[in-house]
Order: sequence, then C-alpha cells, then structure tokens
Amino acid sequence: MTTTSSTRDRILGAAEQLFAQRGFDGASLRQLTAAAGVNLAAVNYHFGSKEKLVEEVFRRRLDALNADRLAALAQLGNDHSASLEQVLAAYIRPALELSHEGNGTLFMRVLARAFAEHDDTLRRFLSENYGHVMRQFTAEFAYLLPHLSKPELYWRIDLVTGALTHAMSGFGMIQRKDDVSEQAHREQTVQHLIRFAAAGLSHP
Amino acid sequence: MTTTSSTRDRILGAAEQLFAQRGFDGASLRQLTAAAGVNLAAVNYHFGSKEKLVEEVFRRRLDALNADRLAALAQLGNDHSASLEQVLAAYIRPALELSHEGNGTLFMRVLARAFAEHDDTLRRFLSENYGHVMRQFTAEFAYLLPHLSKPELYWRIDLVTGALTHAMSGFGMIQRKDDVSEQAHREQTVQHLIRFAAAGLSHP
DNA sequence: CGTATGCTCAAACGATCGTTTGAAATGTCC
DNA sequence: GGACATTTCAAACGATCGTTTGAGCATACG
Repeated sequence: MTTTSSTRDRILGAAEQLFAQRGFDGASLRQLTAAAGVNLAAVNYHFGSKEKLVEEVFRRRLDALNADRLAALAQLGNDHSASLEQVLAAYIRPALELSHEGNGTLFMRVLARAFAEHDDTLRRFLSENYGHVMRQFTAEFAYLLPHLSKPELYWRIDLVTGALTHAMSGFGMIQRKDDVSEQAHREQTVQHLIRFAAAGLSHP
Repeated sequence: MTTTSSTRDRILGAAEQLFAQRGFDGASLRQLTAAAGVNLAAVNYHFGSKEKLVEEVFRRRLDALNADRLAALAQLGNDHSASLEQVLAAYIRPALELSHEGNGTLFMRVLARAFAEHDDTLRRFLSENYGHVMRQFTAEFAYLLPHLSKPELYWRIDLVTGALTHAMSGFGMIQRKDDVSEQAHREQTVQHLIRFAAAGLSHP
C-alpha cells in the first residue's frame, strides 16, 4: 500500500458532506466522485460497495468520538464520585467538539439521518460496534439516579438522546454572537445541553 | 368529482406506510402502487407528481393533528390561567392519540424523517402551512416561563421538539405490559412526556 | 531491463427510477 | 341510447442509478 491514500480520504470527505446534504440514497456515486475529484470506479475499488463506504464514514468519526467519550468518563474515576453533570459532560462535550472541527457538524447530521431512517442493517452495525459505550454511560446514570426504575431510566435516556441528536445536527443551533469567541460559545452550548439533559433525567 | 376517491385514499395509505419504512426517495412509485393495488400512472393522474403526493400525505394528517392541538389549547381559555403541564398536554396528547389510530405511528415516523432530512422545499411547506400552531404554543410558553430570555426559550423548545419527535416516531417507545389497557398505557406515556418536557423547559 | 503490483480511467452493463402517452374501460347526464 | 367526461390500464420514454470490465499508467523490486 503506497501513501496514495489521498483518494480514499477525498472520497470519505465528499461522502460525509453529500450524505449529510442529500441522504444516503439521495447522494449518488457520480455526484460524490465528481465532488471528490476522483474516478467513478474508485469507490468500488477502495471500499467494495456504496454500503461499505457508508459504514466507513461512520467508523471514522465514531471511533474518535467514542474514544473521547470513554476517556472523559474514565478521567472521572471509577469510584462513583462524579456528579450527573460531570457524566453528562463526558458524553456531550466530545460530540460538540467534533462538530466544531472540520466538517464535524455534517457528520452529526449524517448521524441524525441514520437515527430517523429505521434501517436495520445500519442499526445493527451501530449497535455492534458502539453499543458498549452506551452501556457504560447507562450504568453510570443508573448509579446516579437510583430512584428510577430501569424502564423509566431507559425511557428518559432515549428522550435525551433524541433531543441531543436533534440539537447537534444543527437544526436549531443557537447562533454565535460576534462578541463571543467560538470557544466560549461552545462551552455555553455544552452547559445548556447539560442542564437540559440533567433536568430531564433527574426530575422527580 | 365522483365518490371514486378510493384510489386516492389507497394511494395515500400505502404512501404513508412505505414512506415511513423506506423514506421518500427509497419508496418507489412502483412499490407504492403495487401495495395500493392501483395502476402505476394513478399517482401522477391524481396527485400530479411524487412530490405533490408527499405534501398530500403531510397535509392529511397534519390538518387533523393541528386542529386537535389548537382545540385543546382553546379549551384551556385565553385568560392565561392554564398551567405549563396543561399547555404541554394540549400539544402532546393529540399527537399520541393520532399515533394510536390506524397507521398514525407510521406518520410520526414520516415526520421524524422529514425533520432529519434538511429538505428546504419540505421545510418551507411545513412552515407555511403549520407555523401558526407552533407560534401560538410558543406564545403560551413565553407567558408561563417569563424568567427565560427569548433565545433561551426557543432553544429549549427546539430540544423538547427533538425529544418528542424522536420518541413518538416509535424508536424507543415503551412496550405496553399485558395487564395495562391500551388507553391507560397511552395516558401513562403522555404523563411521562409532559413531565420530561416540563422539566426541560422550566429548569432554573 | 523486465515484470509484477497498486491504482486510475473511460466505457459499458443491466436495473430501476418518475413521468408520459394513447387507447380502453367506466361512469354521468340529457 | 348516444355524447361526453372521468378514470384506469399496459407500454414505453429518457434519465440515472450502482457496479463491472479491461485496458492503461505508475511505481517498486529482482
């Protein structure tokens, strides 16, 4: 394998953008390869099929995102001394930081689409590869919210997930004022989401 | 126009089901007309185009849904004596009742898809036809939550909308136990959603 | 140099898409 | 019953889709 992986990366970048804009079906390989400046056949050569390309788009971002989330959670220690807000921060902040580095926002839109489309193949792929992260956070929430029954907890986590995915896909993202730095604005948004999620999870 | 609107209705029913399952692009007119038991050309004859059919699927359900919502809101009186929970009930209950009458759940999935797909044409259609309902509820929320700035309020309403749409699209719907009646279960779910939304909206 | 090996390219494959057409069937009204 | 409008139907239209093919190009290695 030579270092000519530039074609692969250009395809992945263009795929992320077009999948976010037009959906997995809506974005054709011809549009995609034209935007990437590569030959049409390059997708099937490098990825095998369009479906495999979709999975690779997810893998590239989610590997990094979930590694960050687990690292943030681990940093809180395993002695159950962390607060609900701290655990939520470990879950939310990496997603928002991702969405502010090159084209990350587009990926959150791709993710929101994947949730809305009840595609079983994609579901299974996400569950098999990244389910352990969700399980680890759920265990923390269960410890922090002992007054909730298991179905009640799952139900609330699902609602929070829906809210966060919806928000971070940029649908109604608060616009940054000119007198606020990008970094400060992001921290502000993180605090908004944390407080909203904490209220929804822990209300009596 | 004769009463042979059975073809029209069969198309609309099959469209709702297939759009929910495979998306607007994923569901072809050939699958759709085959499921409805009508001729392929019937869609373009009765609706003009596939896009017009999509709009008609939305119109049929949303007209009823939003009429119910406004009626429930009006029933609370216009003297601002209603509680936050009552206003939320006026917004949430009609949606859940819709989702429990024939194929209504499927429509909520269609709606969730429409939110995830950032299709501008569909956005504008929804905003132009049903924006006044959202505006009326927002005004009520603003009165009930005077401690929130306008951006803060919009931001929270958006998060709540995301959570509700996600939940009602059936993605993580709580399963009804056998010893609970359908009606009791629905009322239980309504209360869950109301309390979650109230906590997310009104937290300090 | 010769020959593998990894990669790119233009061209074509069969399939499926939304839409249109014109004739046949059905219903409506005097 | 005949004239007219409405609705259904099979067939075809051009366009676009994901994928495959086989030749051409580059680089690496003996």
